[in-house]
Amino acid sequence: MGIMHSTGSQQKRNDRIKNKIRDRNNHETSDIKPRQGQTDRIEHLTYRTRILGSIDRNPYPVGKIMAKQNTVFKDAFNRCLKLLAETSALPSEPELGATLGVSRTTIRAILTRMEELQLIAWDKRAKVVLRQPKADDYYPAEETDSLAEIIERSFMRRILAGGAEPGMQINELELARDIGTGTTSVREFLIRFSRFGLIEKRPNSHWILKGFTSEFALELTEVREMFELRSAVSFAALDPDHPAWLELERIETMHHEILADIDNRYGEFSELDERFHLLVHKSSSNRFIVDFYDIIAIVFHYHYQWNKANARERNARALEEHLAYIAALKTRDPAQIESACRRHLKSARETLLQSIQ
Amino acid sequence: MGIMHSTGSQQKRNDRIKNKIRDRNNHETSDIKPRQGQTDRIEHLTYRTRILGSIDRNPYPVGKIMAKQNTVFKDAFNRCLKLLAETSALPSEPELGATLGVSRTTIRAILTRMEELQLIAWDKRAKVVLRQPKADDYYPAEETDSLAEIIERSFMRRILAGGAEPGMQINELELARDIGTGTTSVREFLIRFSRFGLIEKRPNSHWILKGFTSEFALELTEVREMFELRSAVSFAALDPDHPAWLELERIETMHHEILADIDNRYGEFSELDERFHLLVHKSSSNRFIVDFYDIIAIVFHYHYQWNKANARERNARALEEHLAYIAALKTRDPAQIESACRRHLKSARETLLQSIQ
DNA sequence: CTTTTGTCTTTTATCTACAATAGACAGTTT
DNA sequence: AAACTGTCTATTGTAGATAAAAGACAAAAG
Repeated sequence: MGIMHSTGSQQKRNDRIKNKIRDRNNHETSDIKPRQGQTDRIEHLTYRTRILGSIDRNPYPVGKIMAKQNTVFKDAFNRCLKLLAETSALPSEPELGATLGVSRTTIRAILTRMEELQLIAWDKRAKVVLRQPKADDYYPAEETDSLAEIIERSFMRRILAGGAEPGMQINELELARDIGTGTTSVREFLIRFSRFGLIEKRPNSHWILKGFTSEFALELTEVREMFELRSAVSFAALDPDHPAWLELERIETMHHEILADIDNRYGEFSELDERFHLLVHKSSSNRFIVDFYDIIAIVFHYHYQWNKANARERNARALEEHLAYIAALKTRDPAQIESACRRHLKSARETLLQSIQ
Repeated sequence: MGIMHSTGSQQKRNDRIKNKIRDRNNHETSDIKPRQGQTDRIEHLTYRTRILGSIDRNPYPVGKIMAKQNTVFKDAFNRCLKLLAETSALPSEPELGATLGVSRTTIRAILTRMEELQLIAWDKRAKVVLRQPKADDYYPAEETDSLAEIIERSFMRRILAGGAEPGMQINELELARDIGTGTTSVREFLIRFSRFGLIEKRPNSHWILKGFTSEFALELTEVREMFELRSAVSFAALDPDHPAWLELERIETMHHEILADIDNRYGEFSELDERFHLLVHKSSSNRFIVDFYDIIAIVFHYHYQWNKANARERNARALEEHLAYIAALKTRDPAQIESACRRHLKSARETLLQSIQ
């Protein structure tokens, strides 16, 4: 390898790679969308029709299967546009990669695309901004979500919002068709999701939906209470200059801000709630306790999203309880902490249970 | 469908399907094994060699890819041989299916194979045993393990027995090659396994081995102790004619039996240990607590398997502690239960920690 | 000599294909 | 009429292929 490196013009090679990347980014808009439609149509046909061969398969586009969505590229591109709006020249490729959290390969694809859109002039180290990004330059938000996120949302809507009865069977193939993806991704999602205790696998057969029932909520909150009480107590034992205390300050401030304008800002509670409880759980320094918080977070996340009745009152009350809880943490007195924590968890449990009936 | 059902001889059709099934079961012995060897050889070559096309790909067997192992069939066949040894005629297909826990399709494949081996004479309802099964008739034990089991064992050996350093990267492709499977199965295994907290995924990149360290053991046992103490207390509250009390009796008896012949039977402790603690955890009626026991079970299972130093003494001591714990459960007195449970969990934790250094 | 860029290779994420297995339905037997 | 068998279809489990993304290394630039 590397034998040919010193022949030919550097600039030409540079252009060659840019063309390669450009090609890659182009076909995805024109080629994939119609193909997906085709797949759907064929996939929905029954076994019989396919066996009898009554379909002309010729129009099916040959080659070019979509192996991986380039959502990482699109999302990083959008975020890079924001960076671009703030400077007159972009930094080096490794630095951009570190900032956006992607590899240089992706950064170069982004730069190539930006050059193509006449957003920048790119020649080696020089990446001069030519114009400000327009709304048009951004990729649509739905294209930047990873497949896993799409599947998760779609699935959670079905089981939390839709009338999904406990005991129902889940069919990988059907779910994949509905969402418009391959079975592999759905399957991997279900495996990952199974640790949340809402579904269960029958080997060589279907999955069973256990349902978002009140038993589920009770079991979940029982463990949550054990874990959070323990975490809260260990929070008090944290070193006074542990960063968690600072984060607690910030969270407390935000509570006051939201409460001061509760009528308009009560919707921000959900995110703050997660941030606060995660902070507490993390102080346990126990991976199983921290990981378990994922389950709580996902349940409450979707629960808040599809259960907006009395949201303002509920959230206002929870904010007040949080403030008492935070004050207790600051005293570092185990008895006070336990009492404030218990009070809040009790009302959180009741809220969750009420919404289930 | 079903249009042609009333034409032709029933017996002929019967034979046709049997031939079909027979074919299916045959090629797997002659065809697949050599193919796997081929795959391995080609897969191990470097990218460069493959690109340069210096390999003659022609000898690669065309068609016949192995989509699914027929381990369910083989395992059920072996178990069915044992049934066969005890009667002069086999029951109906649905009944066999229920007994062996497989579908009728598999049962019919088994019956076809048994007919082929002249083990039975099969005509519709009549399934007369012709001879007793020989050792030769059984499928080898390694062929009856599901792929998931093979991957799990192989992986656990690497990280518990082999010198696997924390922070090491795990490569799906390499692991798949080593084990001799496709990447899909390895990937699914890693996803399932990740809930055990020993590995962690970097999206779009590798997995990281967090290692079987003493931190891991401490975090694991911390949660275990919380869960088991709570479960033990709820055990005492179980209704007196709950089946768990009976199972507890049986477990206690087995403890005495093993202790009476400890020098020869100390190896049986591992399985009994799991059975006992699972029984206790189950009385919590909390899916998260019961599911968590999977983690404990797998860790202790492999730990016992690869750490045989002082096994006799360790197990004898644990058996005694169990007996005290069981006696405490029988008193139904929370204070006594808590004390006996704590004592045992403390020594279990110490044993685990000692083995890690 | 340190950082950056150009180029190339490896690995992951995801799709499709297909054998194994489950399961449904109609006809047959008891 | 209840259970069983024959036949067919649907679904799962796994391999293989491929685009996206990561990452390695040498040459180039500061």
